[in-house]
Amino acid sequence: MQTGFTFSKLADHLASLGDVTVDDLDILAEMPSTIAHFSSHQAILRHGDEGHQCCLLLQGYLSWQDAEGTDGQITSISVPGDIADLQTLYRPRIHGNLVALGPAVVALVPHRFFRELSVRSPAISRTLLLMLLGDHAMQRNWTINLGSRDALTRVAHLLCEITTRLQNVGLSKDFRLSLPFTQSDLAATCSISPVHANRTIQELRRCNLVQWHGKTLTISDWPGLVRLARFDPAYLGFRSRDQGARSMQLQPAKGAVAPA
Amino acid sequence: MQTGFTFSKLADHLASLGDVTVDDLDILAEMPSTIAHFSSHQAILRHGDEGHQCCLLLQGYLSWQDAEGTDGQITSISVPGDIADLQTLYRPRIHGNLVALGPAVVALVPHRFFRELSVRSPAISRTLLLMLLGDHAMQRNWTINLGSRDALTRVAHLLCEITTRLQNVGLSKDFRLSLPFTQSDLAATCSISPVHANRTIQELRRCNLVQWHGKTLTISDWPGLVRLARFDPAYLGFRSRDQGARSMQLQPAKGAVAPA
DNA sequence: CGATCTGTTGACTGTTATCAACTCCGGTGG
DNA sequence: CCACCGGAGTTGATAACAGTCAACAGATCG
Repeated sequence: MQTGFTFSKLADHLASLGDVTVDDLDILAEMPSTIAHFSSHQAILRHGDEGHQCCLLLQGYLSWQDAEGTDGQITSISVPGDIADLQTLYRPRIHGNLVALGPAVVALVPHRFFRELSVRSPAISRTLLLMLLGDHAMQRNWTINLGSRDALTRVAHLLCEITTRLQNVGLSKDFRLSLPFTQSDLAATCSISPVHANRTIQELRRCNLVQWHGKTLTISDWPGLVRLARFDPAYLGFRSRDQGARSMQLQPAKGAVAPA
Repeated sequence: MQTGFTFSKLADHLASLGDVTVDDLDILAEMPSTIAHFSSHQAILRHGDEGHQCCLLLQGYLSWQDAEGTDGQITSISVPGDIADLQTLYRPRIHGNLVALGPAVVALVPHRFFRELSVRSPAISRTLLLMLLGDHAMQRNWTINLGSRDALTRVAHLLCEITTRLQNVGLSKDFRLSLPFTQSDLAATCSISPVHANRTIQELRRCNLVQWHGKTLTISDWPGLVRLARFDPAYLGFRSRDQGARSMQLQPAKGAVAPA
C-alpha cells in the first residue's frame, strides 16, 4: 500500500495476491522499463505479433479485442497494476489486438527481467503465476456473464468488477472513477449493440445506481449495484484485507451524490 | 503418440504442447493415482471444496458448471488427456462444480506429485504451465463465441473445437466421435435454451454437416463445418505435427456417411 | 409395464439488433 | 466570433433471433 514510486500499482496488485516482502518489492524498483503513452483506441500489440516484453499498465485502461471484424468483441480489460500480456512470457504469439481504452500510460518491461525473477525472487515469480490464474478466473467469470445474464446485469457486473479491481490498487476509494470508455466500448465488452448499451446505462441511472457524466462514473448505490449484478468478488482471488468486507459493504455518503 | 499405458492421452497432450523427452514420460509412468469412475451428471468437485489432488481425465468428458441456479451455465469442457482442475495446484479453492458429461474415468493424482515435478522434470513442469495457458486461451475464445456468434455458429464452433482436441490425443481420427451429451448439456454450454439447441442441431443435420444419432457424432463435412464456425485452431496452441494441415484439411470419405 | 428422461414440434412472447434521424459537444478553420 | 464538422450520445420504429410454455413421441430402465 505504499505510494509514489512508478510501479506502486503493480506492488499493490502483487501484495493483494500473495506474500511479497519488502526485499521483493525492492527488486521491482530496479525493473528496467520504457514508459510509453497511448491515445484512445490506439493499438499497442497487433494480432500475429511476437512479444518480447510485457506491458505493465500504469494509468488508464487497456483491452484485448478480437481480431476479426471492424468493431471486434472486447475479451478482457486491464486496469493499472495489471500486466496485460503476461502470457507472452510463455506463449509469445499474440492473438487479437491490445488496444488502449482512453489515454493510457504503459511501462514496457523486457521478458528477460521476469525470467530472471525466478532466481532473484521466487515469491514474485509465484505471485505472477497467481496473476495469470486471476486473469483466467476473470475470463471464466465473463463467460458466465455473457452466457447467463441479460444486458442490464452484464453492464452492472462489469462496473462492479472494474470498481473492485481499481480499489484493490488504491484507486476509486470513494466510488468515483475515471471511465474514459465510449458507450460503444462498453457495448463491445458486454456483447450488446451500442444503442442498447445506451438504453441500459439510462436504466442504471433511472434506478439511481450510478451517475455517468463525461468521463467520470460515480456509483451512487454500491450495495444496490452489487445485488443487481449478483457480484461476488471471490473469483478475483484478492485477499480480503483492504478491499474486502470493510469497504465493500460501505455505501458512499449520500450527501456526495447530489444530482448534477 | 505411444499407445497402451494408462496415461497415454496425457502424454500425447503434453507432447503436443511442448518438448518432452522419453525420460520425462517415464516419470509419468510412476505417477501415483487413484482411478475413479463417474456416471453422467455426477459431481466430482463441488463449489467451496478445497483441492489437494488433480483430476486427470482418462475417458469421457468433464465440465465446469456455474454454481448458481439449477441448470447452471457450463464454462468449460475437458477431454481425455486434460487435467480439469490444474489450477487448484496454486488456487486450491474450488469455484463452480466439476461434473461428468456422460460416463467418465478419472485418475486422481496428489498435488505433491506435480510439485515434485519442478525438480524431477522441469520440462513437464513447464509444459503443464502451457496447458494452463491453453485453458486460458480456450476460455478467451469462448468469450468471443458467446459474444459475437449466433446459436448455429456457436454449436458448430464447439463441435470443431472438441473434434480438434480429441484428434490431438489420437481420438476421432475418422471424424466420428462419442458424444454422450444430452441436448440440454449442449444448450448449457452454448448458452441457448434446450429447445433452441434441438432446432440448431437439426439445422446442422439439414445442411449435411453432421450426423448425431444416439451417442455418436459423425462429421460429414468437416471443411463446411469449419467454414461455418470460422474455426481457426491456432488459439489451442497445439503444434501442427499431427493434427495440423494434413488431417485438418482432409474430408472424411463420402462413402462412410451413408444416411441411416 | 409404468416412470422418467430425452428429443421433437408448434404457438406465442420478449429481449435485443438494426436502421434512421436527430441532438449535443468539442475542435477547427474561416 | 461564428460556421462547420465529426464523433458521441439519444430516441423511435421495426425486425430478427431466441426464450418460454405446452404437448407429445421415443427411448431407457427399474
